[in-house]
Amino acid sequence: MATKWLTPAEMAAWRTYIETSGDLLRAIEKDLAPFGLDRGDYQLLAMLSEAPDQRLRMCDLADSLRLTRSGLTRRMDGVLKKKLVTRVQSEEDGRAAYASLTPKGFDVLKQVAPEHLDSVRRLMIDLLSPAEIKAISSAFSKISKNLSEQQG
Amino acid sequence: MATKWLTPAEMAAWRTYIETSGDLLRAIEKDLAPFGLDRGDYQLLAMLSEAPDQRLRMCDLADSLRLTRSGLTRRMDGVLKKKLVTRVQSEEDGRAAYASLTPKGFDVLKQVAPEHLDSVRRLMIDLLSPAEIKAISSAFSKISKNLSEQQG
DNA sequence: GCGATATAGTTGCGATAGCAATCATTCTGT
DNA sequence: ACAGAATGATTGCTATCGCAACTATATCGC
Repeated sequence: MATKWLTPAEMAAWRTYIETSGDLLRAIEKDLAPFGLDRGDYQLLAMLSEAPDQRLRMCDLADSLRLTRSGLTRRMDGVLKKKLVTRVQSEEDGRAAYASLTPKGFDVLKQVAPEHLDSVRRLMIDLLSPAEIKAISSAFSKISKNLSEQQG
Repeated sequence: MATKWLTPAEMAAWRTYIETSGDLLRAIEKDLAPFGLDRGDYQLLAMLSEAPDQRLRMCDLADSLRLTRSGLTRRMDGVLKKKLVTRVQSEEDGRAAYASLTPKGFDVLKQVAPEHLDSVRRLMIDLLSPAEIKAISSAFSKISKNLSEQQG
């Protein structure tokens, strides 16, 4: 099978996307650093804050954060030490544990979230036209859908 | 200052983008694994293959790959061990060293590149309309331009 | 009921990569 | 020409995270 190369327009899209994404994430992470959080911590707190009772089973949380179980165990170490989250043994299932947002964790998130959103605005969203935002939305939805169909 | 929240459309774009990007990179990396390369190795080889004489000074290569100097030193260990790249001391500058693509490195890249491009096509490019591709191109160009203006 | 299997979570180990410190070489100002 | 600053690269240390192995609990088949 002959290789089907990318057209210049496709190549340009791919390269800018892939190179810029890393830079963008690093910049956003840098804005979080003064609060003593990294992106992983922030996402963990954000995920818990949106969950019923602000708590989630470890395994569900791991899946949402795209971490392995062991990755989450380690990440929990950090936010546990900072008292932003507590670990609660499940009553119904002796194997399971919950990660539960503490009041302090909620306060920190309330303080950090506006700054984080501002980063996202300043570094990405406010630079784009509504059409570009819509295109990114639909493009990545398609990509996501395709990925989940592929590998379950 | 009141927090300016994201509109639902903006939030959707941000979330799909950020979540899907990680998944996409992991999927692409997975396709590279059978060749014994990870994305960092591939990008290193690709960068060298496009350089004059297929070699680059370590510091320039580090910048292109968005690695720190130390990060590149460590990454070089891997590709050096696989004999895909050699290390050449600079004659003009006693401090500097070049990373130079070996014939074997070039062969490996020639073999892997079509597969990699196919991954990119299959997992991203071929799923998108020309308009979406153009929008991604222009959007991330703007983001990139903004980032380089911000922090030099 | 009980053995086999599945699921939840943790731990040891290895790989990646950043920061700060270090060393060598080159450049700059006077 | 030479002291001091800048630049190129490496190393020690640390943090994150995945994989495989392990423990403990729960569920399923019979």
